[in-house]
Amino acid sequence: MTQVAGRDTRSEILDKALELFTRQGYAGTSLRDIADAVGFTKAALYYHFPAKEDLLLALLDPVIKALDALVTGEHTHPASLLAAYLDFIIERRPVVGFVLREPAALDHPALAQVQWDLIVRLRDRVAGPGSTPDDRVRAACALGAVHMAVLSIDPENLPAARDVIVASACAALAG
Amino acid sequence: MTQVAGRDTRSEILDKALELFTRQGYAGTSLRDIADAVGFTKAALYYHFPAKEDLLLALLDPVIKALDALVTGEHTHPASLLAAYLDFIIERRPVVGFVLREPAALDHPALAQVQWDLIVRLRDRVAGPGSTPDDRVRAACALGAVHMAVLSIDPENLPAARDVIVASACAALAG
DNA sequence: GTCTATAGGCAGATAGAC
DNA sequence: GTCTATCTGCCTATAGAC
Repeated sequence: MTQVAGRDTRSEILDKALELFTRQGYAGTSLRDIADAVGFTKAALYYHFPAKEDLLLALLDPVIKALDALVTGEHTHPASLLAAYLDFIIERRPVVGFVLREPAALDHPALAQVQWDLIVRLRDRVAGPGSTPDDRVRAACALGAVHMAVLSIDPENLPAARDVIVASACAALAG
Repeated sequence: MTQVAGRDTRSEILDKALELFTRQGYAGTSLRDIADAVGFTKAALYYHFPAKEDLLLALLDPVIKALDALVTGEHTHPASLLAAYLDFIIERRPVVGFVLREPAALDHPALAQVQWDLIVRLRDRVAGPGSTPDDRVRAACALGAVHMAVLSIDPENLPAARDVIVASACAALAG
């Protein structure tokens, strides 16, 4: 287990950082806050992450990669894509809850465009090929329905609500 | 116009502050940023707003009051309430875009609970009296559909999309 | 109503001991 | 890998001139 200590510490830092970032925002969270939460000093953080921004990137990178995979993947039916997106979000609820709000992530030069492009590609795939502008509006509504449901429902009730959410999002898509 | 100068300056400060807060977040925006944007110094801001937090409150207070009025108001049909909520958001798009993200607003002791209560009351009124848990999930979806649509659609196209959004949100509500 | 000047604190980041 | 100590700079906020 000595060899795993490095990874454990790193993961623990990321966990606490995510928790604080979500609650207070990226800019509103100091490295001291994170260090205190983990139980050691600011300086020690710098061994694991050379800069504050690296925490943000380490948190978002896997989400972006996974979303890219989802959007690029082979879901032929809008309904199955919506369901897959819902599962994707449920699985990563904490990070997603953070990303959807964080101005720093939306403002970040390297992240903002990537995320926006992904969300637009997802919307357009949900809308389907040959979609009209109105179709894309409804697709955006469907995605919004999924977001709001996941973020506002008590996590433990999510599994039970899953099918209701998918059905509601599909209904929004159909208009 | 001399008498109006005070109000104009105040409004201008709030406008710029909102713009910067939305882009960079509350914590990520310094009073210097705002002062520079308005065209005078930090210290001058303090004449109009005794503390940074007062900018936040001045921005959110009218929105909260208006939302409270909307939720308390007499919209008997879920559809008319959803439409009214959409119009409410369209009318205040910039502030709402800010509120929906800002951790500082959600974390603020005096604001967080109030806002959350309002959103829950709104959801429950949309769900209607005697609603089941599933009804409330669908109501949350409907609200999310409205949010996402308004925030992702180019503002100038919103009037044209309005009816599509309402229809889509109502469909989400019906399931 | 806006300014200059500055207090006082905390931020992110680094150096180097252990 | 984690520590202490410290640098530098920006932050909010205040005092007081104009």
